[in-house]
Amino acid sequence: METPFQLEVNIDRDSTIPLYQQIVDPFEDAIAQGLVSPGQLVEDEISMAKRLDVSRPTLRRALQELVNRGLLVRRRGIGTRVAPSQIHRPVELSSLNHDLVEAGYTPSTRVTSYQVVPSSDEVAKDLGINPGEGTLHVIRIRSIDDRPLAILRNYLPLDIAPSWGELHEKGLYECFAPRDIKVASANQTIGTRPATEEEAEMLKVAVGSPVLTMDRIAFTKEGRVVELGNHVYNPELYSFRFTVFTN
Amino acid sequence: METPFQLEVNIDRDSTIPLYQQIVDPFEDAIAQGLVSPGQLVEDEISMAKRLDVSRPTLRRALQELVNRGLLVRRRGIGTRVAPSQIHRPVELSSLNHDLVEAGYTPSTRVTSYQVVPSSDEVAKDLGINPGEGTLHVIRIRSIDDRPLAILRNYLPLDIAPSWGELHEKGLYECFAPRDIKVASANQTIGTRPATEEEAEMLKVAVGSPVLTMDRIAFTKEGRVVELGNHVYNPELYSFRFTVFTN
DNA sequence: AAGTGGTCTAGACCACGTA
DNA sequence: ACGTGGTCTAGACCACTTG
Repeated sequence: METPFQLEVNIDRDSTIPLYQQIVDPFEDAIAQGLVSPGQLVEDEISMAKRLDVSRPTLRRALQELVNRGLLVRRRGIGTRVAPSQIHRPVELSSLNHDLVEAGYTPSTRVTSYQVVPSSDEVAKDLGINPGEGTLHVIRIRSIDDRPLAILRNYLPLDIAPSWGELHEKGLYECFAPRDIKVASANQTIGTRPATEEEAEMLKVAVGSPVLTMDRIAFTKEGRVVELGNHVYNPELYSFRFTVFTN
Repeated sequence: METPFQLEVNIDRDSTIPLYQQIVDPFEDAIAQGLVSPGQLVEDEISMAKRLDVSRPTLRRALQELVNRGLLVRRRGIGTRVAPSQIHRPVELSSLNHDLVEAGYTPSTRVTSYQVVPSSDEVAKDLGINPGEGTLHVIRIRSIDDRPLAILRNYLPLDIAPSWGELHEKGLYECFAPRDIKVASANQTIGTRPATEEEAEMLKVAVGSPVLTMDRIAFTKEGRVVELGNHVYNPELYSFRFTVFTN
């Protein structure tokens, strides 16, 4: 006999937060904090719905969300279990800043270039503006303990462009928040090539040594392009880790 | 006045395929085949549910699935639109073989090493077997037009291990299919380093030139580990492209 | 005011795995 | 036979956007 895990939550029916979200978030926290072990059995959905006093479809919606994130595994006729720990990894859009903070480091950023430039045909096409129209081009160096980690080059639409000061203090996506801009998805391409002289100097690596490159085009939920990125990373200090799911 | 796109589909209520799936798949195809343009308005969910003779929750489930895949964009009070084309990109677990076939190439694979070896502590831990227990170690070289593209090194559990012949003909994941093994998710780490002598020779690149590395641990839906991979790619011929979504 | 998508309910029936 | 999760329904009410 295995005792199933029972999530302790108080549902607030007057909150503007959807009920299923009020279940998803605490459950995710409980897993992250180790209140429930990987592989552990979870209370069945019928009992849980009754206990939390929500309808079964609503509870199922919450559980399905957790399955989508790879946190739960459900089998018909068997039950629901917390996914094996190995699977737990953020599927989030990785913001370098965010990643480092999560890992317990305190990264610093230096803005080495900040200027409005006329857009090239290619940049204009990607940003959805007219060729020659102005765009903010920013180059930043992100370091950790004074060790340069990455060169971040970005083209940004002028109407949502952060100030020079903001970029020094915060990550790019945090600068977007006050403007009600939320990045929802991004296309990324990861490759490698030898470091150029300029890159080698900025990253303090040998000229021609391998660097990781990541090109990104980021979108809001509505499909608006809000960022073009051409980034270069020191592979000794950074690699890309993520979880992929099949359909 | 904008005429909304109406998906043409016949729902088979006797099929074992769920109704929502019978809507998702053709809709995905319609978008892939360009029957509906990016940005185009889609029939509202009430009408569509009535027209297809399914309940609104069932139709919503189908549409939500397409939103999750980044194919549709929905806004309350506004309507549903096909996502901008730039966003369309497979979120799938990228199988190199699959990627190349999609791109119109016909890759070839050569198995250069195929042997059962005792598992090291690390491999045993990842595979969930006892240290020293046997595991199949396979090394393959994938080429395209006789140009070596990647070195694929894998550790596989013995009970689902493909035969030497199978590996020559098919991709690894296709070998799993007849065994009822479906890879559902994988943790991947992408980095770069200079090519070793051996790698340089196999990939026909210069010793010390940058190569892309990808380490992968793949899981079934139930969380079982079915593959450990340590792959090396020629960056001139391959890069990693994918779409990420925020939560 | 009308139309859109977002949330939630109560209950039905089915498919799967175990005993 | 029983308990699990998977699918589906009909309808209610709400929040947001546009005319």
